[in-house]
Amino acid sequence: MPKVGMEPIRRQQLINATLESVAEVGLHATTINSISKRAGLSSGIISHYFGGKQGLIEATVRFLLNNLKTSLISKTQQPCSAEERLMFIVEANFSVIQQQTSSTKTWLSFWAQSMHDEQLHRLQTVNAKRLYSNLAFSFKTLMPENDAKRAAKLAAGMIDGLWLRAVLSKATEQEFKQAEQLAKHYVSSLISSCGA
Amino acid sequence: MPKVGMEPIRRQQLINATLESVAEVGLHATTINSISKRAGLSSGIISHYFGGKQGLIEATVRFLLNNLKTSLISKTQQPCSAEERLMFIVEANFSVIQQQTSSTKTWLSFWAQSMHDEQLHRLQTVNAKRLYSNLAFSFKTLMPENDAKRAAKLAAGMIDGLWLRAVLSKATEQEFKQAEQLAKHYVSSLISSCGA
DNA sequence: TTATTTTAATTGAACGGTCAATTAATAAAA
DNA sequence: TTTTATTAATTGACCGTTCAATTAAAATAA
Repeated sequence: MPKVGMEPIRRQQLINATLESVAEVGLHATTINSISKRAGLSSGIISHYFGGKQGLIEATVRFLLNNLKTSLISKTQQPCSAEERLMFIVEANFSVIQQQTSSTKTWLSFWAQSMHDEQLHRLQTVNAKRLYSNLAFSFKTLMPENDAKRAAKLAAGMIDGLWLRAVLSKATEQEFKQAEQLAKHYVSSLISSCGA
Repeated sequence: MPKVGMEPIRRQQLINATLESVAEVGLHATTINSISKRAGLSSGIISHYFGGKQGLIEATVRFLLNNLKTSLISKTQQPCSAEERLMFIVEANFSVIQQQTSSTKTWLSFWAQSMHDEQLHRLQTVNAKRLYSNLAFSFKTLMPENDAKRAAKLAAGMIDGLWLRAVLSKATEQEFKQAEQLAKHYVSSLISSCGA
């Protein structure tokens, strides 16, 4: 079985298995065994590639954050108006779910854990600030700076809040779509209320 | 030490100790030992009064939910306008923090756990729906029903979102106050945008 | 090519520690 | 004495980590 160049493959397998396990049984009940069994690998391999359970958890969060980041970057690659950009931001933050229900529960678990884990909290802070500054950047092209900062705070709160309530209520895909629409419409209203 | 009628006292002691433990070390690291030690009692007493750790966790969540509920009821006891009532709802949902920082982290932990615990999810659902219907009830006196429902969804999202972002960023009391102000102002704008 | 050595990849049993729960004993109050 | 409240000790299951042993691909030598 030992083939050369297995590392990136195994790392991804284990990260995927972690997402599955956390989604199915929760971060609390996720063990080295529940992960390695899902990946079809032995338990020892986790320490070998990630230094331990904690390292794998953190790598999994980084994977989720990176997905969100690149999802937004790819959408805003081509030139677009500030309003379009704002809509892309909303879409990116909601799309985390549609593609994979497993990510959703995982995200929530990690948020909670970040209150007691410095590493995770650092990652969470970067993510929260990115949403805010992405929004603020686009709003600034449409209104005075102070208004833009305020709009970004409100929009970020609305996006996270509607997302959270949808997740916690175990909403259907249709209800998620509705939440996304509400968020988009709210961002639009923020533009028109302060726009030239 | 054995005195008669200890039950309600012990139960509250253990619930308080659970809140402290979850706030300090997280739900993950909260054990019957970390709880009982904080309460100055033995670990066996938890099974005696709550049937086990899980029973104590659920009782603690019910305690938090009940606090939020009665906090709102007491504020809206005296007659007040719909607008005042809406502000009270916002205040009640933010006041969870100010009085006790410990409750904040706890709440977040329980939300995450509720995705994998049916009992907790039931409690969470009741709470989420109460916020929505309280808001909808007041909005309905100020605007047509469909507008009111929509406003309630948006306001609930904004309240939870701003609260969540403040908690996750470990905001100072001052920043919490600012988040509360933003939420209140948003509710006001919802009123004036659809009001007569 | 074939035989041999080296190396990367992986396993899974063993270990020390901790968990929730239970039990039997104890102490005060009724 | 009986009942209630509580503890301290114990149990068995399970946790994450470690590590000696194993496997098979890759590299080298013949």
